[in-house]
Amino acid sequence: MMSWGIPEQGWTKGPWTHEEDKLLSEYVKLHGEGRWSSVARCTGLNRSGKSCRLRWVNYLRPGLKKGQLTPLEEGIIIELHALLGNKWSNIARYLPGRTDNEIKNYWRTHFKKKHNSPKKKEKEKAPILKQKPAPQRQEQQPQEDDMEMTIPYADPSGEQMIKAQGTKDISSMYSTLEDQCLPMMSQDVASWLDTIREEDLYGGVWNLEDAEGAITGMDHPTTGFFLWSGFE
DNA sequence: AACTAGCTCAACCGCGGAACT
DNA sequence: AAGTTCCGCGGTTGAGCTAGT
Repeated sequence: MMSWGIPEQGWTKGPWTHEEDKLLSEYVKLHGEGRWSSVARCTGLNRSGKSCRLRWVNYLRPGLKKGQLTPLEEGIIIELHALLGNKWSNIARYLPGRTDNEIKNYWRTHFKKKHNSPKKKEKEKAPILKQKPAPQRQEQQPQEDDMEMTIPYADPSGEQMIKAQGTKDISSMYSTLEDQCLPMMSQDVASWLDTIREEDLYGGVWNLEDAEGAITGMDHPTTGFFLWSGFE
């Protein structure tokens, strides 16, 4: 099989260098997103189109948030996962600045651990808010952990969402049953999160293991939503 | 201080579907 | 209509880091 663009030749793999990042960024600046298979030809980068796209989407794209997920975002992820399942890209659309990869990783590390030892559970009581000592990520935009959430979740009109996402997905946004639930759900999340104090988040309501059980036990996304949103 | 286990996240892989010829 | 190419997605892997012993 081909790997986007040029037949299987020795594509460079592994971590990207600053130089490669620069080349890719310049390419996108000039040509816009898309046409990934042309990147190698146009820039001399010895990377597959796939790899370029991934690098851009997950790392170089402007507007990416590079900090710890906020409790609100976590709540949204949980809700949306209950609704949509492992549709990470769909979930990511409701979290501007977050990538599907990031959300997927986050879910796996924080919510997908099952049958943890009691010892582990102890550790996990506080894991989410525990501020990491900013690991040596290649710095991007300034850390935005404390920035105001600009996601449109509490916006009843949904207009901000449209602005944030552009027009691409709007046409289908509310075309399914689960989508019809989302606006309602979003207000719900915002409002009940307001009422939950942090200690409650990780001690009681936000018992993530229970949450997982609840979620995985759901047969229908819509049903799941109502079950899930039932705690208040 | 050294070793080990666990965690995080960037990147790769394979597949399916859309777009194009 | 059929074949090919391109793109995007979800799943998985592995290197690097951190915390615990």
